[in-house]
Amino acid sequence: MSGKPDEDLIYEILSVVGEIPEGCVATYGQIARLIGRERNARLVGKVLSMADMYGEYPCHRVVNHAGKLVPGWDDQRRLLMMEGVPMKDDDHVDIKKCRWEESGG
DNA sequence: TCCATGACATCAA
DNA sequence: ATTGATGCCATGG
Repeated sequence: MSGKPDEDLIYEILSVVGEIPEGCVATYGQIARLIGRERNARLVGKVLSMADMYGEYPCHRVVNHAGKLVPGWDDQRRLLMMEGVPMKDDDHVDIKKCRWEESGG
Protein backbone atom coordinates (compact mmCIF):
# COMPACT_ATOMS: atom_id res chain seq x y z
CA MET A 1 0.00 0.00 0.00
CA SER A 2 2.36 2.68 1.14
CA GLY A 3 4.35 3.64 -1.92
CA LYS A 4 5.67 7.11 -2.47
CA PRO A 5 3.97 9.83 -0.42
CA ASP A 6 2.66 11.61 -3.46
CA GLU A 7 1.07 8.45 -4.81
CA ASP A 8 -1.28 8.34 -1.86
CA LEU A 9 -2.40 11.87 -2.50
CA ILE A 10 -2.78 11.18 -6.19
CA TYR A 11 -4.85 8.09 -5.50
CA GLU A 12 -7.16 9.82 -3.02
CA ILE A 13 -7.54 12.95 -5.10
CA LEU A 14 -8.27 11.11 -8.33
CA SER A 15 -10.61 8.81 -6.44
CA VAL A 16 -12.70 11.77 -5.31
CA VAL A 17 -12.51 13.45 -8.71
CA GLY A 18 -13.86 10.25 -10.22
CA GLU A 19 -16.85 10.49 -7.87
CA ILE A 20 -17.95 13.86 -9.21
CA PRO A 21 -21.31 13.29 -10.92
CA GLU A 22 -22.00 14.46 -14.43
CA GLY A 23 -23.36 17.97 -14.70
CA CYS A 24 -21.70 18.99 -11.43
CA VAL A 25 -18.40 20.57 -10.48
CA ALA A 26 -16.20 20.50 -7.38
CA THR A 27 -13.72 23.00 -6.04
CA TYR A 28 -10.11 22.32 -5.13
CA GLY A 29 -10.77 23.09 -1.48
CA GLN A 30 -13.79 20.80 -1.54
CA ILE A 31 -11.79 17.87 -2.88
CA ALA A 32 -8.90 18.65 -0.56
CA ARG A 33 -11.33 18.52 2.34
CA LEU A 34 -12.84 15.21 1.24
CA ILE A 35 -9.43 13.57 1.32
CA GLY A 36 -8.65 15.09 4.70
CA ARG A 37 -6.23 17.67 3.31
CA GLU A 38 -8.21 20.89 3.43
CA ARG A 39 -4.96 22.87 3.44
CA ASN A 40 -3.73 21.04 0.37
CA ALA A 41 -6.12 22.57 -2.15
CA ARG A 42 -3.09 23.55 -4.19
CA LEU A 43 -1.86 20.00 -4.24
CA VAL A 44 -5.16 18.95 -5.78
CA GLY A 45 -4.54 21.27 -8.69
CA LYS A 46 -0.98 20.08 -9.01
CA VAL A 47 -2.07 16.46 -9.14
CA LEU A 48 -4.84 17.20 -11.62
CA SER A 49 -2.28 18.88 -13.85
CA MET A 50 -0.73 15.46 -14.39
CA ALA A 51 -3.85 13.39 -13.76
CA ASP A 52 -4.09 12.73 -17.49
CA MET A 53 -1.08 10.45 -17.17
CA TYR A 54 -2.68 8.47 -14.37
CA GLY A 55 -5.86 7.64 -16.27
CA GLU A 56 -8.98 9.30 -17.60
CA TYR A 57 -10.56 11.36 -14.86
CA PRO A 58 -13.19 14.13 -15.13
CA CYS A 59 -10.65 16.74 -14.11
CA HIS A 60 -12.66 19.22 -16.18
CA ARG A 61 -15.27 19.13 -13.39
CA VAL A 62 -12.85 20.77 -11.00
CA VAL A 63 -12.78 24.53 -10.70
CA ASN A 64 -11.71 27.08 -8.12
CA HIS A 65 -13.94 28.56 -5.39
CA ALA A 66 -15.20 31.23 -7.79
CA GLY A 67 -16.16 28.70 -10.42
CA LYS A 68 -13.38 29.92 -12.67
CA LEU A 69 -12.12 27.44 -15.22
CA VAL A 70 -8.55 26.32 -15.72
CA PRO A 71 -6.41 28.97 -17.45
CA GLY A 72 -5.30 27.91 -20.88
CA TRP A 73 -7.71 25.02 -21.23
CA ASP A 74 -10.45 25.87 -23.75
CA ASP A 75 -11.75 22.31 -23.96
CA GLN A 76 -12.85 22.45 -20.34
CA ARG A 77 -15.63 24.90 -21.15
CA ARG A 78 -16.77 22.76 -24.03
CA LEU A 79 -16.75 19.60 -21.91
CA LEU A 80 -18.74 21.23 -19.11
CA MET A 81 -21.28 22.69 -21.50
CA MET A 82 -22.01 19.34 -23.11
CA GLU A 83 -22.65 17.92 -19.65
CA GLY A 84 -25.27 20.51 -18.96
CA VAL A 85 -23.24 22.62 -16.56
CA PRO A 86 -24.68 26.15 -16.34
CA MET A 87 -22.17 28.81 -17.34
CA LYS A 88 -21.98 32.36 -16.03
CA ASP A 89 -19.30 33.46 -18.46
CA ASP A 90 -17.00 31.94 -21.00
CA ASP A 91 -14.53 31.43 -18.18
CA HIS A 92 -16.87 30.71 -15.26
CA VAL A 93 -19.48 28.14 -14.36
CA ASP A 94 -22.55 28.94 -12.27
CA ILE A 95 -21.07 27.07 -9.35
CA LYS A 96 -23.99 28.13 -7.17
CA LYS A 97 -26.17 25.82 -9.25
CA CYS A 98 -23.84 23.01 -10.24
CA ARG A 99 -21.70 22.63 -7.12
CA TRP A 100 -21.36 18.96 -6.20
CA GLU A 101 -23.09 18.22 -2.90
CA GLU A 102 -21.17 15.21 -1.69
CA SER A 103 -22.72 15.57 1.75
CA GLY A 104 -26.17 15.08 0.30
CA GLY A 105 -27.76 17.72 2.34
C1' DT B 1 17.67 24.85 5.72
C1' DC B 2 16.41 28.57 2.50
C1' DC B 3 14.12 30.12 -1.57
C1' DA B 4 10.84 29.93 -5.41
C1' DT B 5 6.65 27.99 -7.52
C1' DG B 6 1.70 26.59 -7.94
C1' DA B 7 -5.21 24.13 -12.25
C1' DC B 8 -5.98 27.51 -4.27
C1' DA B 9 -8.73 30.24 -0.46
C1' DT B 10 -9.77 34.37 1.94
C1' DC B 11 -9.64 39.22 3.25
C1' DA B 12 -9.09 44.29 2.25
C1' DA B 13 -9.30 48.27 -0.76
C1' DA C 1 -13.93 42.68 -11.92
C1' DT C 2 -8.94 43.70 -10.50
C1' DT C 3 -4.94 44.23 -7.63
C1' DG C 4 -2.17 43.42 -3.36
C1' DA C 5 -1.30 40.87 0.67
C1' DT C 6 -1.44 36.66 3.69
C1' DG C 7 -2.04 31.71 4.84
C1' DC C 8 -1.41 27.10 3.55
C1' DC C 9 1.78 23.07 2.25
C1' DA C 10 4.02 19.68 -1.04
C1' DT C 11 7.72 19.75 -4.55
C1' DG C 12 12.24 20.86 -6.54
C1' DG C 13 16.73 23.35 -6.86
